[in-house]
Amino acid sequence: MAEDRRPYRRESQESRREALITAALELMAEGGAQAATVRAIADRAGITPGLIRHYFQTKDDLTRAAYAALMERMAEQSLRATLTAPDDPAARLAAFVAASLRPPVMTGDRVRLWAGFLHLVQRDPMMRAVHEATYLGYRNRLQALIQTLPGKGDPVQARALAIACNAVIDGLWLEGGTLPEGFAPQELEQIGLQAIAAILGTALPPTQTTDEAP
Amino acid sequence: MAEDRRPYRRESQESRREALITAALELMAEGGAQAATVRAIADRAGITPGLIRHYFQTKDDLTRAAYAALMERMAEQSLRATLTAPDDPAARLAAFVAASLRPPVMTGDRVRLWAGFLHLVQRDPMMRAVHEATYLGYRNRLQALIQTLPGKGDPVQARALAIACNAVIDGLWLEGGTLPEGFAPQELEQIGLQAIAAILGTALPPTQTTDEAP
DNA sequence: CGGGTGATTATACAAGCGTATAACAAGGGA
DNA sequence: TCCCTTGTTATACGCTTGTATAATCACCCG
Repeated sequence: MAEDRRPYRRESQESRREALITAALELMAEGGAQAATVRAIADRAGITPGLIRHYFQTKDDLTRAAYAALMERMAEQSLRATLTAPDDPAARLAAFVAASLRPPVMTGDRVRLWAGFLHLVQRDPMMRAVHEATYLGYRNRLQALIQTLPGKGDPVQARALAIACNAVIDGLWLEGGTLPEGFAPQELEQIGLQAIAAILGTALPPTQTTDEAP
Repeated sequence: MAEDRRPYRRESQESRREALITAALELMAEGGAQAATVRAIADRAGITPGLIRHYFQTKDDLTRAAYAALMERMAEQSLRATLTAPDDPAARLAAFVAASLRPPVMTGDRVRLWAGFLHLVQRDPMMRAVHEATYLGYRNRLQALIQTLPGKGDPVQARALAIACNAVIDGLWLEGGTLPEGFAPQELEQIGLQAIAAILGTALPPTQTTDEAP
């Protein structure tokens, strides 16, 4: 009748923090901020609730860390596309755009996760700074790609064009994420490339598919 | 020492429901879904918490009603712009776009409010239906305006153009709402009109300001 | 000018939340 | 091998949440 104490292993601070952040993001993606309770997060991370406060001073701290990790992942995934693309300015831009309009970036979970943080972002200065930095980083990357195109070197014009292209991407990302069954496969990707080509007045080459040869 | 009972007036079901919905939306815009508790909503609406359940069977019911009211207001405000515009296809389209990129449509509160509902929208079938209907209604309105432009009568092409233009509007709306100090006044409005003109390959006339003569 | 009715208030309850703290034990250093 | 540090569990506390129900009184009707 004696209730056994739960067995456990000691783990590194790094792996515990990562597990907690991943668990928090998963739960928030599935059920919103109110689903990511301390107990639910601990349960998914495989620990007991009390241990959370051994790695994060407060729950807000964990939330902040989770948001920073999410934004870092998103920025990294969009950026990676330009690295593997051909060494042609237009091709790299097209790859950048297309990567943002495909999974794993364009996903319902991602959109809802991002949206769920919005209120906290406004309130918390640290999260607000992360938000601004990520947005501007993405847009500046876009602007840099635009400025490499022939005849698009003017920074002032390129800024406006980058804002417009960024809006196209964000808008399609939003719609594809919230209404996935409303569009044919790769339809939004094609529409996005055409729209951006029209805005820039430049032809964009077709992008390679994501198929990875075995 | 006897504690007096709080005085009250009887009011119509209509006005009570409206007051509760408005209070819920205000609180949600200010502090997210978690700020819109039953007690806070009742307090702002000037009643005691128990009365809420006299007008809404459950809190989810109130939330559903609030979402429907929000979407109705947003659709109405964007639509109204086209009614007062000149009877020229391009001018009406421009007015429609510009109205979506100005207050009271483009506001941080609006964006956060909309984002805060996203999780509930996916889960609740009724809210999901409202979401889809509002989005498609907006986009179809855009498509109808595009099809009135010279040489844009083809529905298939107009659909793709409407999706692209809608994305521009949504994206700029998002960015203007979440990062208002990052742009000059009316900058997003101008960028949006230029981008949409480029996508459509049609010149758009300048829009009238919102100044209302006394 | 008195009911009667139902809108409204007041109070209570169980469940869940974030947080605090004491007891335990896993695993490395001597 | 044994101890000692500290990662980890277990338990508890106070507060807030949504909901339920009984008591009250504002206002319409005759």
